[in-house]
This record gives sequence, structure tokens and C-alpha cells, in this order.
Amino acid sequence: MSTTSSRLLEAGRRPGRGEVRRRQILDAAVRIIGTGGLSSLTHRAVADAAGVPLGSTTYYFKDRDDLLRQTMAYAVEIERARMDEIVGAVSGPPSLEGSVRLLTEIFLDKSVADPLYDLALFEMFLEATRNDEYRPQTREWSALIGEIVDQVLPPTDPTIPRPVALQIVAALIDGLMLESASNQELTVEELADHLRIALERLVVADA
Amino acid sequence: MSTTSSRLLEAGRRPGRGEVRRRQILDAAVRIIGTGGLSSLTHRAVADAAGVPLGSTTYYFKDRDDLLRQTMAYAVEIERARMDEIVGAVSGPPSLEGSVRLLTEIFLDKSVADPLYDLALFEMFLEATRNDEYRPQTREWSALIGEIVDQVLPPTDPTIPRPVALQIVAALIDGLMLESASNQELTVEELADHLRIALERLVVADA
DNA sequence: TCAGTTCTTGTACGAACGTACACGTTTCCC
DNA sequence: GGGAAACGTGTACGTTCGTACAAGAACTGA
Repeated sequence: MSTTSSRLLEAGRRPGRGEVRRRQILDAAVRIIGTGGLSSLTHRAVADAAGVPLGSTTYYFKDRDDLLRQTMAYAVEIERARMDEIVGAVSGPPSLEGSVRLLTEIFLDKSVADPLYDLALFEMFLEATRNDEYRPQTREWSALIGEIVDQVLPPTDPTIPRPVALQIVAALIDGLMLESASNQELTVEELADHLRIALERLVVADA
Repeated sequence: MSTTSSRLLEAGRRPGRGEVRRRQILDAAVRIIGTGGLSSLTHRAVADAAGVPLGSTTYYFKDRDDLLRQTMAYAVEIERARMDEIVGAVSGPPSLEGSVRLLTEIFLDKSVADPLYDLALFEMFLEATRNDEYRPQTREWSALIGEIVDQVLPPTDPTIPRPVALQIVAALIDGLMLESASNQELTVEELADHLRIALERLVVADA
């Protein structure tokens, strides 16, 4: 009850040994949700996809809610790493065209980004609508999008507060992602054009 | 095999007698999905919510896929009627402020519109991402939003094609709906402000 | 080395599910 | 009035699920 290990367990995070396997299961869980929706997230399906026996998933995640909650957090963490990598490679001040290109690459271009993670996160978004338990993870996901947009977007129209402009752009991106997911006929170029048209009218004109 | 009734059955629509009960079940199905998500759509849950025995749901819907497909179509139909009613009551030419007010009332104001239907439709949207079988219904839903926006929106910036402007506004509304569903702290006024700021920059300035 | 912990796995049980189906009731048409 | 079609309902079967649990293997620290 007072050993190191039990304290770590109480803190909610396991010590290092099984971390690889834990992430292996979480990665499979994201793929399951992205492919088949929340209703297909079962211990057995995840275990099969991860190549581990059923007992493993119930060992690392005490019940289905726990699995779902940790899967959400994991997906956000992975997406944050992916986005930071893309944004971090950029040099020079933000420009309109540069921000369109980056936001497209990050959110809209399915040939670059694996849409499974985004689809899975949309599922979790809806689940959080019904169950407050998942609210922290959706909060973090919303905040992440806001941060990325903030870093990428040039100075915005001074007549509107910057946070408001960011929220508008974030909402637009959400909507475009949803449309692009459900309407395969929309090309990446069209989506980028839509984004550009909107951004042109929200950022200050550069000389 | 050649009677009137069997022909109607083959056409996919039942004759009139059981229509009331059929809609009673569909209405319950929408509420179930909006409340608990797609995974809670079971014959038993729907039967309970509709106040009918289990046998009734399996009589009107030959399997779960059929129930889901018809529920989607029903939800779109109900939403179309609701929106047409609101839009039809408007007189005079569209104005910026009028369109903001109408679109807010139709899509964003939860105290006016029952968000259960919209949440259910979002669920179906994601399901259609994975299963082509439900694509026609999502197409109709997208088209409906486009039509409503088209009817309500004043002349748009002539430098961009009207369909593009409509798609941008539709995507923005989708995103705002999603944010408002998952983030309770956003007030209707804030959402309307966001919409107004975007529309101000997409429609022609009126004298 | 060796006890304690962490990890791993197979199995089993009760609950909930989709679905089939038999059978009774109402309505319709001639 | 009577046969046919449509409507309505209760029950039962096989499957899949979450979860518990026992029991062994691998690792760790003293």
C-alpha cells in the first residue's frame, strides 16, 4: 500500500514495463474506432487488431469506459505530435498562402494525414456531448486546434478580437473536415480554395 | 404477388394503416440516437422508448440496418419540414441581419430547435463515412442545408461563385453546430456573432 | 537467491443483442 | 359473411459482449 509501484498505480499511470504493449492496444483502438465507429470498440476487436489475447486488454484497461477515455487522450497526443512536427518545420513569418497550405496539409489532405485519427476524434466528440466524463479530452482537442491555427495564421483583422477569429477558422476547418470525410467528390484543392477564400477575408492584407 | 398491397411493399413504402405506428417508432429511434449515440440504437431500446412491444420494431423494420436507414431519412424529412416552416414565414428580401437571425434560429439556438435531431444526424454522417449504404441520406441532408442557406443568404460577393460561398457557409455552420454541441459555455449570442462576422465578409454590402 | 510485484493468458458466466417465428387480431374487399 | 392481407405480440435461440478470475511466467530489488 506504500510501495513505489502502488503509488504509481494510484496516480493512474503504469510504470514503464508494459507501456509498449499498452500503446500497441491504444493504437489498435484508434484504428478500430476510425474504421468502424464507437460501437465497434469492443475488447475482443481491439485485442484482435492489436494481436494480443483478450486478457491483455482487460488487464491494461479496467473497463470499456477506461479504454475509451485513454484512447481519446492517446489520439489527441498523437495528433499533437504530428501537428507540432509540421508546424515546427516552418521558418519565417506566417503568410496567407502559407497558412492555407499548412492548414490544408494538417487537416484536409487525406493523402498526407491518416484520416482514421480524425474520424476517431469526431466520434469521441459526439460521445462527449452525451457523457461529461469525456469532456476533458474534447477540451484538449479543441484547444489543440486553436493553438495550431493561432501559430499558423497571420495577423487577423484588427476589428475583430483574435480569439474570435480563431474560433471562426477552427469551426470552418471542422466543417470542412466533416464534409471532406462524408463527400468523397470534394477534392483537396477545392477544400483549400474554400479555406483561402475565408481566410482572405479574415486576415489583414499583406503588402 | 400481383395485388396492390404487395406492389406497394415492393416499392419500399407500406400502405397507410400502420404509418402512424411506423413513425412513432422512427421518432423514438431518432431520440435514442440523439441521446445515446448509434450504439444505443437497439430494437429493444427503440421499442421501449416508443411504447411498443419488441415484435413491432422487427415487424416494421426487417433488420437493424433497415431501421437505421429509415431513421436517417425520417430525421432529414422532419428537419426539412421544420426549416421550410421557418423560412416560409419570412417576407421581404434577404438581408444580412435577417439571415444571421434565421440561420441562428434554425441551426444554433438550442432553445428553439431540438438538438436531438441534429445530433442524430451527425451520428449518421459519421456512419455514412464508413458505409456507402447510408450515403443517399447524408447527401440529402447536405443538400438540404445548402438549399436553406441559399434561400436565406443575400447576394454574395460576386468575385466568388455562389455555390462556393454556400459551401463555405454550410461548413462553417456545421462546425459551429459541433462546437455548440460539445462546448456548453458558448452562448447562442456568441455563435451568432461568429456567423455574422463571417457573413459580413462574404455577402455584398447593402446600402 | 528468493519473495513480491508486474505482466500474461485462457476460460467461464451472466446480460443484452439481432432475429426468426408462430399465432392471434384487425381491417379490407367482394 | 368470409377469405385474404395487414397488423400486432410474445417467446425462444444462437451470438457476442463485458467482465471476473485463477493460475502461470517474467521481472525486480534486497
